[in-house]
Formats: sequence, C-alpha cells, structure tokens
Amino acid sequence: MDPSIEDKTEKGVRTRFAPSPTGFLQLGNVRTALFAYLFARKNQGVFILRIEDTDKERSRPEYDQDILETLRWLGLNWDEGPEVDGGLGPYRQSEKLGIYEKYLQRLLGEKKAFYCFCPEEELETFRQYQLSQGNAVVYSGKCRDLPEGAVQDNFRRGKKAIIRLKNNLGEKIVFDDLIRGRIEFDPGLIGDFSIAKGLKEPLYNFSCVIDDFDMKITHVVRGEDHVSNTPKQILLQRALGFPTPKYAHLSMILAPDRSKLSKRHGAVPAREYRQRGYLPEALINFLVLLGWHPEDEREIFSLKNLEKEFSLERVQKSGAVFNEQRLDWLNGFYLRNLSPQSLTEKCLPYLIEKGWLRVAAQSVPAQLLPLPTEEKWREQEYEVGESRVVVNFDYLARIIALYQQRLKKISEIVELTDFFFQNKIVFSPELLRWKEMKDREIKESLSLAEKALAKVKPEDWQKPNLETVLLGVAEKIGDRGKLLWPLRVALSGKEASASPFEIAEVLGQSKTLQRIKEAKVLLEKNKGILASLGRGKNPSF
RNA sequence: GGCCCUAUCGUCUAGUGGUUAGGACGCCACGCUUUCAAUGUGGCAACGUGGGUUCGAUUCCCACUAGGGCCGCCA
Repeated sequence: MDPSIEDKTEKGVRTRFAPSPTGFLQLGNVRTALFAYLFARKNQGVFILRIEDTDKERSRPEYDQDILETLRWLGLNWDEGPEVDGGLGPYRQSEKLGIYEKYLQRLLGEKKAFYCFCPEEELETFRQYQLSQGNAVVYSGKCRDLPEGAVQDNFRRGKKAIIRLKNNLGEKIVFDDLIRGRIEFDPGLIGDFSIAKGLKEPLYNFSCVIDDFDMKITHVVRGEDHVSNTPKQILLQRALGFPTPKYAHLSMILAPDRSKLSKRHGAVPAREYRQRGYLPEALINFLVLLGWHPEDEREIFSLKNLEKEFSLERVQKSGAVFNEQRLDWLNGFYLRNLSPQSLTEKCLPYLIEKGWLRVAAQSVPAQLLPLPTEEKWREQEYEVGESRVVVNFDYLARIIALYQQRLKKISEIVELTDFFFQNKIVFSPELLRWKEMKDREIKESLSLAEKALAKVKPEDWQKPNLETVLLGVAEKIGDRGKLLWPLRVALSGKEASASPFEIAEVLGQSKTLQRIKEAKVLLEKNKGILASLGRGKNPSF
C-alpha cells in the first residue's frame, strides 16, 4: 500500500522547517518551508520553526532574523518556534545544549556511543585511501572498544575526542518516503558516524533527532540532500528508543543548466526578490508549482487555496529548473490585480529611495527596503524632487496606475515613471522622429498639438477630452503617428510609455505645453549642431 | 569511485496499456494600437536509447545513457 494513503487518516500531524542561520534564506529553502507548511495546514496539523544553529562559527544573528522576517513576509506563520512558544522549546538548538549533553551521556553510559581520539589528519588519510579503492568512506572502528582506562588516560593527556555512534551493522535500514517510496540503505556503508564534537557540541544528525523527538514531529518534510542522513537518524532513534517519524524528501531546485543552485550559480536570497519587488503571493504561487500541480489545469493559487488543496501525493520526484520568466509573468499577474492604491503604496518606497520623492515635512525612514509597513502612505503629502512641488497620494496613484499593466516587478516603476518627477527631461531629438518625418514636419506636428492643447479649458483637461481633441487633429494629418508619436516623446522622453493622452492628463496643462516647447527648442538646437558639422551625415560610406 | 534518487515540448507540468499526448511560461504570426504593455486568435515545440512483457507500449519490467543528491569534527 502507498504509505501516503494511510498517512491521510492520521491525526495530529506536526511538521517542522529547520534551517540553519548560516546565510540568507534561499528560495530553495523557502520552497521546503512552503511544502512543510502546506502539508501541516492541509492536515490541520502544527507547523514548527526550529533554528539549527549548532555551528557556532557559521551561525549569525542577522541570518536568524532574516529567516523569521522572510517567512513572516511570505505569510508562512509558524505555530511554534522562536517568538511563538509552543511549550516544547527552546526552538533554537544553541539554547538546548544541556539537553543534548544529557542524551549524549546516556548513550555513552549505555555503551551505544564512544569517544574517538583519532586525529583528523589520520581520518583524512584513511578517507582518501578508501575513496581511491572505490570503497565507501567508513570509520575504521579503531576507538570503538577502547577500555575505560585508556579513555581516561587519553583525556588526562589532553587528547581531543569526538563522539561516535556505535553502529552494529545489522540488517538493512528501510523507510518509506512519502514522495519517493521505499528506500533502503546498508548500515555497513555508514559505519560509526560522528554525532558530536564534544558533550556540549552536538552535530547535526544528533541534535536533529533529539529535537524531532522533543518536538513530537510526526512528518519530516525536507530537501533531497537529506536522504542519506535519514538512515543515520533512524539508527540514532533506535539507539535512543525514539519513534521514527515519516519522511518526505523534496527534489531540489535546479539552475537553468540543471546543476544545483549555488551561490555562484543562480541561488538568490529570498530577501533580494522582495527588494526587487516581487510579491509574496507570486513567489508562493511560483514556488508551489515547482513540483506540485493539481488535478486540473488551474495555475493561480493563493496560500489559502493551497492550504486546502495541497497534497504530497502530487509532488514531483524530479528536480525542477528555476525559470525566472515564469516568476515574472506571475508577479505581473498579481501586480495587475492589485488596487491602484495598494500598488502605489508598494511603489512609493522605491521612488523615495531613488530620491524623486520625499515625505513632506517629515523625515524619511532610515531603512526603506525591504519595505516598511504600508499603512501610513495614504495620508502623507510628498515633495517632488528638485521642484519641491507638493503632491498628495492620489496624484501619485494616478501616475502609477498608468504603468500597472506594464510592471513585472515593483522596482521597475522607477525607470518607467522618472519623467513625471524630473523638471527637465533629457532625450535625443532623433527620438521625436516618426518613420521618415522631416525635422520641419516634426516641428509642425508639435506646434499643431501645442495649439490644440492650449485651447483646452482647464476644467476640460481630462483624458477623454484630450483624446477627442488630439485625435481630431491627427485625423486631419492622416497618419495618427505623425501627431501622436512626437507628442508622446516630447512629454515622456521615451521610446515606450503610456499614451500621450494619459501622460498629458496627469502632467497638467502648463507642464504639457512647456514640454512641447522644450522639444521644439531641442529640435532647433539639433539643427544647429548638424549644420555646424557640415550637414551632418557623410553620404560617401 | 561507492551508495541513493530521477527521466513527457526550451522550461514548469497533465495524462493513458489503444489519446489528434492536454495546459502554462517563453517564442513566432495576426488582430487591437502612435510606442511599449495588457488583451484576443492562431502557430512552432515533447514521451532519452536499447531490449523484453503484450494483439498493442510514452505508460509495466530490465539494462544502458544522461542528470541530481550524499559520501565532514557543516547543516
């Protein structure tokens, strides 16, 4: 029988996500956390966060904080863990060294573990030898049965020791992985593996087993890189008389060349995606589809939906390549579905960071990114760049709304809307040219637009009117582009932008007319330069 | 090298002992359109190889090949 089927009927599911704070949380870890979280929620279980910081050299408090922040930002809230006491803590391994020590003493006392005094260099040499022989790397067993007297003697002489589990090399170790099915290991290929560097320095496999027991973990959902740790942990559980939880090993996320995602190779901390302006909804939706799919053909899922629909049975066994274009598409989708106000709140920190806006009469928060809470944005007034014109939130929302369907990430708003915040825009006069238009035609076109727009009454300065007026002029010229392209470039300075009607509406009448004038001046200057270069282009090439 | 795992369009995937092998991203074309987007329509594109089992294999079995993971006094 498929082990996952019987599993469904079980009550009291408890899963955990157990990262180590030795770097910023990567997307691959986030996916593991997500799957563990969803499995718990789907089964009305408990999701636990545990910080595995036994490695004193590499663990750092800022990485610890990053884990908490990132998970909270994504909405993957834990029921027990740091800052959420569930009564089975502490939830940081560095805080329970005394507990590990007791278990280590017990194993030592029961002769199920032993001190190993072998020098590291000696072990390394032996390891190389075994590798060269094509054998498994297994501890020699040298210190396995050292008499008590010899052990004491070694300690008296100040010899350094680690602790190893005595592996009796019995029958095969078998477990039924919820995703992969039955997996078997030969204990002879594992040997007497290390479990602690000392009584107060437990190693991963040991502290993990103690904690999974202490925290009453029923299901371990983790990355494929832990498959080969599983038999060691099972051996430890047997030595200690602990039950073995169920295991589910997730495949890895791969770089585009199908190699493992690494720091040099595509692995990006989740916080960077946040800074670049990806929404948690998009990231979650993207990540869950990397290895999981429902029975039908839906592609869009909220965390809430997933908590109902997720199942380990439908998780893919093979590794999935990380495809950023798909993430971008999903992010764009979620961005388009935001209310303009809410999108504006998310965009403001980026515009302020760039220096184009300031919160008026108030100091700018020292740290803008990652984004602070968004609630206060709507009531503020804002000073625009150098001009120091004060605008309100609604005005900014009008600018941003123009680009809502063009955004893939929030950070892009900065380049897209810069011309609204600059006093004077800079662009090449050549950009004003639509198809084969002559300079003279461009100027005429701009003058036509200017004249028509100057006549619009201030109270009629609205997109529908502007559109009627301008299209009326454009129809007379024949090719709409001859009027609209130079006008749009004059207003935006860009090859691609929102329509001239929309831009003009938001820019306002005086600024619109001013920019048209400036474009004409630019064209004039350009002519001068060309003339001074002797008609500009050299035709003989 | 040893052990373990995996294999459907470029990518993420659905699926079946007999299907025109479905969807999504991306790409291409067309429509809308001053531009860029968004959007609509259409298109290109896959069962790794070789053996079995079978009336019939993409599907089941085996081998091969390819890819991944692990082989720490890291986690």
